[in-house]
Amino acid sequence: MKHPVHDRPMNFDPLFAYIEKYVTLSKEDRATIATHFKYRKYVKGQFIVEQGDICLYESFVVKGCVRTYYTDTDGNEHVVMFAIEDWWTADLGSFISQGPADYNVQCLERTELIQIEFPDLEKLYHLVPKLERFFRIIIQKAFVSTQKRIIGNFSTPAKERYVKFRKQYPQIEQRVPQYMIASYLGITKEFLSKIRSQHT
Amino acid sequence: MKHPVHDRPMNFDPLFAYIEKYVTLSKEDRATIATHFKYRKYVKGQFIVEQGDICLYESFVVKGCVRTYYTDTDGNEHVVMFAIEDWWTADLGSFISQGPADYNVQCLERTELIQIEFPDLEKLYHLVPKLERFFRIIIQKAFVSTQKRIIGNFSTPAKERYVKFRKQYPQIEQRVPQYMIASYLGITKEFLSKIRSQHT
DNA sequence: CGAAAATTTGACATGACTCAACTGGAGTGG
DNA sequence: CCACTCCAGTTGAGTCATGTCAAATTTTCG
Repeated sequence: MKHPVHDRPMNFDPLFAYIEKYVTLSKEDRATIATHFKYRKYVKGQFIVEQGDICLYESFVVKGCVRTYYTDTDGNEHVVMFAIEDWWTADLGSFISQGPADYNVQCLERTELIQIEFPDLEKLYHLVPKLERFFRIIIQKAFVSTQKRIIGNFSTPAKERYVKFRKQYPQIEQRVPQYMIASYLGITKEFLSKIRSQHT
Repeated sequence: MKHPVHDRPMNFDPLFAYIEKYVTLSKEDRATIATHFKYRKYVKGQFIVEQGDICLYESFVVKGCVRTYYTDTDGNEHVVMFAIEDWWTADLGSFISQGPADYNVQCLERTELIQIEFPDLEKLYHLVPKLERFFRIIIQKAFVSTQKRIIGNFSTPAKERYVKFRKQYPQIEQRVPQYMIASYLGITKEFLSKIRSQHT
């Protein structure tokens, strides 16, 4: 890269701002939180978790783009979710059980994350109990939207799902390759290409 | 019915037992919880929530069987989930936002529930903060399994999904009509019938 | 500039859907 | 106890959405 990118400061403000959308934090709360999370940068293509490993971190995306995907026994990849700025990502099942991960979590761009390890999160829940509330609320929301996705997939043809995706996540659509979007929508890259050619 | 069923006592023990799988409750905690939940019986076919209404309760199933489903603009029903003994059910999106429900929640049998209203739950979180932790944990688990369902639906043909469902939820399979299982699996009742005739 | 990756295109295959007819219980009422 | 209806489930013919495979084209990026 010709023009070196100036590193943004490794501060936790984006995380605090996000949490404070749901619960209020005292100065001490913020200090405690800061000592339990770690700021970390990943290069494009780097994995945060790989299938079969234990998912060590729950990660808040400060900058960048991440995909979570599953490689089936035939070697086909299935994208479970994307995450961009202000989203959380992890293989949550692996993280909470500290067992082998079902998914790969990979950075699609140079990505900066604020991460916490499982034991540290448990300590933090003890020190700042309102974070139980915070995580309950955001996981409830995630659950609701995941449930809606199931229904949408069943009751909606692929073309409409694609149109809806573009409308709902325009930033994601522009940052990730189409074959990953196809995978997220549950269709082949060839079929998505045909859908796109049909109109617009 | 010839032999009248003796009503089971309306006690909260099943709820306490369930909660204590995740957090420990003091005698006072249990008393506080009991004053905020209500025990209620529904007849077969009765609705707990209907699409467009506000979902008033989060419900713990003591006895019975419930389905959550969505009726689309063409009038087709899509089953989102079932709930039997020891499961929770609600239109969670509607409950947490106190906005109009996307789903119908209907009892498929005579069903006994332990229910809480949204304002009472908020009060209860305040009085028994460890319930924040409890609900966080069970919603995390629900989220993880919902996410797995998305992937399973995409990467698995209908026949295998059906076999997996039978293995995973044998009690449910025997209690609900097949057309609802078909809907849950995202296929038509006719196609499920053909799958079933193909083998076994 | 050249190679690898992503996307497009076309021919053909198939899983799953639609619609309509038929079967077989489970009430219900005469 | 029979006749009737209703609902769930089955079966078959024809169709459509989407998949597979293989080749051509375009884009990306070292």
